Amino acid sequence: MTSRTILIVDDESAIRDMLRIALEMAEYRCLEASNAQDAHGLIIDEKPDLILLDWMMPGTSGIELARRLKRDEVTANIPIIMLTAKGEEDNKIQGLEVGADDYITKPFSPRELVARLKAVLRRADPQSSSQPIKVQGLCLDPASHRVTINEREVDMGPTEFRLLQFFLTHQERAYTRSQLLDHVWGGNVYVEERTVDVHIRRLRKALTVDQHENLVQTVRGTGYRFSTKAG
Amino acid sequence: MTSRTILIVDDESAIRDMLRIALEMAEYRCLEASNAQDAHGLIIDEKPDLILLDWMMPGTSGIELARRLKRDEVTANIPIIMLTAKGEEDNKIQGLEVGADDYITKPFSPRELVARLKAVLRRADPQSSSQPIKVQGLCLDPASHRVTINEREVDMGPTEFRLLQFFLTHQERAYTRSQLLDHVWGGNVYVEERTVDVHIRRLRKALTVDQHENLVQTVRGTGYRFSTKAG
DNA sequence: ATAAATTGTTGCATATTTATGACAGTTCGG
DNA sequence: CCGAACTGTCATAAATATGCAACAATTTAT
Repeated sequence: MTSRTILIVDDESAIRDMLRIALEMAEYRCLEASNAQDAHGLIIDEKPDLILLDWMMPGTSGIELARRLKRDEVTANIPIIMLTAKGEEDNKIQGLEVGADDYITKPFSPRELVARLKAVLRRADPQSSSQPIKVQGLCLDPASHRVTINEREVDMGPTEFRLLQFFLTHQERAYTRSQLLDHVWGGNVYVEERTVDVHIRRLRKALTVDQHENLVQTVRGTGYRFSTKAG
Repeated sequence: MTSRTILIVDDESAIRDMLRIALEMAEYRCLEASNAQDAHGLIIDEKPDLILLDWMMPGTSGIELARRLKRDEVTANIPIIMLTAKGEEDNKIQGLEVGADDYITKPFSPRELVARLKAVLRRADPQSSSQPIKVQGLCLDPASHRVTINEREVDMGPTEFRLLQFFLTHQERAYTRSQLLDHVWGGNVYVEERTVDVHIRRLRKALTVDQHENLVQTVRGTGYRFSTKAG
């Protein structure tokens, strides 16, 4: 995968479709929500890398959702791009105040959208894609593509590497096999869910250095979780 | 490649095209950005050798970008040439204050541009391109264009030399074949990705003196990496 | 306690990815 | 114009990774 996940929040399905197509063309993984409630749920579950948020929506408005997200520490760092209709530009100020990272007025070209989006993503986490992630002696360095435990090199296959990378960036939360397939294997791949078990096994085996295999925990009836707290 | 990478930052695509043509004629590799945001991303990703920066741009202005770059240690040493329109010359002082290495007023001749650019590049890194790089007995001297291992001369072809030079200046980091083609062969060259394998092989063969071929490591599923740490 | 679910392990055939050797076209200096 | 040095491609071999199915072990529900 390696590709980022974008959440599209808009009440008009036509617009969502349009956005989805544009983003999928650009190799992004898409999630959709037609209202603020669903959106919030998806955000908690999937921790998207960026949110495309429609300004005007029935029920909780986009701005309200944005405000809520920015208030919560967990979601505060997810960049938001506001979608506003022409003429609503006054809202620009309000939107940026709330914490939107950019805003774009409809109608817009897919190219422009993707360009802005890339810019925001880059600005948002200049490091996350290349900064090593460490936890309890375990260190994964995306740049050199290496994993070490207490300075000792650990060997694993490409899939296990991606799996670990995903876990490290999404700790302390359980994922179903299906979700893991989506995130680590990539959207449209047909693989048995049980295959995840096998790779989890392989990852654990690779991490078997100073008990580090305990970081990958089984959540019975659900799937797996990466956690530093005892399972 | 040997050729340097120049980043062109200007909001007018016509000007970008003009600059690109001039620079490509002079054998430089070009990157383009139409705004400060994209530019910043490219700078982080590609570490260009020099930046041609338009003074006036919508959004974050050129001067603002320059200021930001000079503030960050990682990008502070990348030379910047400011492009200013005639009449804006007052900005010259301001630009140089911010840390621009030169400035040039539109309109200008391609010849003049290239001349200035060469001058700045020469001034900018008098050593980095000619200082020998040593690592574990392996030594590459750009000046004499020689490679030695423990004082013994090592023989290799031009491409292998550039490849090694690139690796030595970008150690401990995995590169895809595509990235290597971009950096070592140069931007718009159509060559099979597999060709990289062959040159890696040739480079390794050349380095087969006291295990030094282990410095060039395979990163399965990704590409290659130069590292002094065991693979 | 027993059956049903769910997860852990392992071996293996298959699919992918790399390494290598050979070859033909080019370039460059005599 | 010739020969040596380089390059890029291929075909083939070798190395690894992957997915799956079968069976064991564990947990949960009845």
